[in-house]
Amino acid sequence: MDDRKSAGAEAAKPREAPYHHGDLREALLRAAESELTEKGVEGFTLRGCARRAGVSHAAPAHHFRDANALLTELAAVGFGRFVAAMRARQDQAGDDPRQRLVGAGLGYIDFARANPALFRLMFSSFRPDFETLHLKTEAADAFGLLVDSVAALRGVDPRTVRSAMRDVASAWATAHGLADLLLSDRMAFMDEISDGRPEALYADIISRSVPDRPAGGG
Amino acid sequence: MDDRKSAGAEAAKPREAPYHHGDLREALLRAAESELTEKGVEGFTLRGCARRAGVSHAAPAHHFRDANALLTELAAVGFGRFVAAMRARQDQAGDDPRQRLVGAGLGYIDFARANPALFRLMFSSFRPDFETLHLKTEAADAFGLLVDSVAALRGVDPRTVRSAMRDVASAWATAHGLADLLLSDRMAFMDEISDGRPEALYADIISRSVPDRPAGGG
DNA sequence: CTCACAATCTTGACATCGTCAACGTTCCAT
DNA sequence: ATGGAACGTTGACGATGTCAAGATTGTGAG
Repeated sequence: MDDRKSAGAEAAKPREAPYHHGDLREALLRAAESELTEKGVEGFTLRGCARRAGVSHAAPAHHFRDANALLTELAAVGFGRFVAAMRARQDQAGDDPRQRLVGAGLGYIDFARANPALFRLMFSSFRPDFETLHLKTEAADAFGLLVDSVAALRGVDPRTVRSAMRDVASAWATAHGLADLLLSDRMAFMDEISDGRPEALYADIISRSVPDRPAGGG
Repeated sequence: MDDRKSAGAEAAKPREAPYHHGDLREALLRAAESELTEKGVEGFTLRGCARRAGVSHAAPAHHFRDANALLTELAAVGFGRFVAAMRARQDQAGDDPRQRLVGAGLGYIDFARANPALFRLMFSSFRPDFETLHLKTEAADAFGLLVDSVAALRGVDPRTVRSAMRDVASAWATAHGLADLLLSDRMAFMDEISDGRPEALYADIISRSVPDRPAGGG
């Protein structure tokens, strides 16, 4: 991004590592993701991040209040990429609202499989603080994408029509359950029943969660 | 269970705590569950378990190889209770195969809400070793209950009929997603759309996952 | 019965972790 | 230029998991 600021760090010419890193905050976020990917949420270490970024163990404190604050920010950027993954699948899904909703679900699974540790951090850890503004809004955006997808399918706003919000809950639970079980390797038998096209199976299962006929009681 | 062996411990007469605990292994498992419940998977501490059991920090090593081994055993007994929770709902579901499958799902959710930290340990942690025999078989039993429920509904064995195994995957993913999102407090909006009967909504969502007409391609 | 061995528990040590306080270094506005 | 603010380092503290060594108790062979 900024060539001047991130000059002497891990850029082209590491001329003896200047005292000031230049872009330590971003470097720490990258380091944190590596740490997370390699050690998992439960093996994550703040000192490990500092080492990866090439700074002393106490340096991160000047950019993140504590380890959880770093993980909170990492989860926030994770939700940003999460939304992007869902949008990507929707873009290639065409105009049919059902296919677009299914696409959101496939993107959900894409992201989980591509970023297992990050997904765990975002959905199965108590360390990120969801009251922090950035994370709160990014997570809300992800939820919003799902709500919009159901809205397009049902033609009503789930925020005001109960039956539609029930569809949101149903689709979300199904996609989330698939993603979570897949990345914890609990669905090894999937390979044997998917006829070599696992995504078609995922799509079928997600599609079931929102029947053609909206359920009554809205 | 055994009054003679668990005598001097935390039982009736704590006469100066004998050098040998008498039933430390079981006491550690109970302590571990308390520790897990109060501190969560990420705050779990082996030394904390030892303190709760009233022994020194190194005592657990004589009963469990390391902290993960203790968590592995705890997860195993957790799966035992997990199966019991599903059976309990099935027992009160009557004879209709669909209601019994839904019952299994409701039991799944019951257990998750009643034992959030334990559920997390069982499904979202890499610390338990699923290659350990006890845990492996208990987890397989839980899976077996689900398979049997689908078998009863479809009238065929999912282990040999692909379409039925797809129903297993679908029902499991849905129940699991619901449970996981509920206990991470991501579905607060459920209260507003469930008309005061959340379980009926859970049942509806689970039921969607296995349509009346089996999908083709089995 | 006894007595040596095995099982059980304790104490102490080590490396590592998150956090804090104190201090050095560099940047930048005045 | 210079002094305060921002940024980074060193050192320390208590806590953790694990290991090694010692203390205590149960137990089976004689």
